[in-house]
Amino acid sequence: MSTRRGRKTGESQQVDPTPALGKTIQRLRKAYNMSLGELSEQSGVAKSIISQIERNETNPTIGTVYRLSKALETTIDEVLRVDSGVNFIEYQTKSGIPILESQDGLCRLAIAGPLNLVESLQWYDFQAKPGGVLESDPHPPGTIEHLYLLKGELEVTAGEETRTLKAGEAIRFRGDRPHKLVNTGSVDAHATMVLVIRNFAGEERR
Amino acid sequence: MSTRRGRKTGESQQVDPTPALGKTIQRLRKAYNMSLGELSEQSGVAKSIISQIERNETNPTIGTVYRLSKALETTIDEVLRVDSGVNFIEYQTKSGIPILESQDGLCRLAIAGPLNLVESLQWYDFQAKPGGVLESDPHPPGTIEHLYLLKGELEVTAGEETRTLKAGEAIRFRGDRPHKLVNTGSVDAHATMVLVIRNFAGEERR
DNA sequence: TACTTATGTTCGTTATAGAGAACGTTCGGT
DNA sequence: ACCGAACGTTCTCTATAACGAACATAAGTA
Repeated sequence: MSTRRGRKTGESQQVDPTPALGKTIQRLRKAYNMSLGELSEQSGVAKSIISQIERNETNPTIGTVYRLSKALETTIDEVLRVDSGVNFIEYQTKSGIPILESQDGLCRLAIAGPLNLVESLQWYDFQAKPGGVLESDPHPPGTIEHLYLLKGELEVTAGEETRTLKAGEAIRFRGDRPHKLVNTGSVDAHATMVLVIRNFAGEERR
Repeated sequence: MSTRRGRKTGESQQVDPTPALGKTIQRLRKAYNMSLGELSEQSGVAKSIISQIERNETNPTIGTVYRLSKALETTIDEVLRVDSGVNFIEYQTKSGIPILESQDGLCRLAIAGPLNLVESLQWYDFQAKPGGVLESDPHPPGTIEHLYLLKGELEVTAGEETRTLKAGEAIRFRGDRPHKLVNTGSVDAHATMVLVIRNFAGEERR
């Protein structure tokens, strides 16, 4: 009875605390067009471990996750966030541009602008089929999101405000709160999104 | 040269990825008036480990941090957040009420209401010396914050709105975005704060 | 075809995170 | 004072996270 030593061994009732972690790491890695080896080199984490983490076969330490999130230019809590909202799976086109596609297949997000750089600008091509919804967690404080609707109809909700855009219209809203895009039209919607990220702290004035 | 095996051993140039983690855990534990033993029992994590984590003497796994954050009724990313803003240090009064005091000593926050329960209500006593600032990260979505100013003068900023309160006035604002309290007066400010946390999802209406 | 080069996985080993018990302190009570 | 009870720390030991290399699997080249 008291033989049980060490960890909670045996008792395999092991609920995975972060089933999203592996997928998230992999998604980010793919989005940056990195291989396991590259990420390993940049993060200092052995690629074997990264492989295991992505498949949720290990319970990484905070330190490891930290180094990975740094290499992926994000924060540790961003990478651990319980992925409420749309989950993207990614694949590569032959041209090398990574495409993120929502699980229901209704939304496509192509990373068009510089992401790798320590730039304060990110730039996406967004497409949504009728009924497609993109829910976005807040970006860093001070982030402004610009959206230019090329085609279709799009309902944009930022904070508690909601507006409906028609083709050709543009909108600017704060990206540092949860926001949502819904294709309320009957045809595919197509938009260009630009994120301007304020990356200096403080300076709340203005 | 190639003798180096295993971890990054030796190379003690070990930058602590999360210097805030230990303090955060301890702060929460104290805020709930828990001992190491109690938290150990509730979380399933050995109290020896909790002790080490609080003093940043170990590099916990995600699983461990997860179990702790659950026991502390918060999320794993909340507990890892890089504590931007005012840092509180805590101590116990003889009456057992935990007091959180900001590092500059200008603000005091006493947890007066039920915190231990799975209640959707938290209740604080807030005091600030002239110039004292309390910056608060967003609470869960749907949280409404009520503030009743007992004495002094207080500038309340929620989202992008700012209002100045005089003694006896009350204000209600959304707590699910960053908000800030500043004592702009020349005397100590004293207020009662009540957080009403909406703990059912959805229902964004009104 | 065979040869190279990159990918992700699996395989030993070692360092260490975690569990449980033992230890030293600081309390309140009789 | 002395004695438990509770607290946080330090101990020993085991399970395992992380490492680096070997391996496999694919994709491109001559």
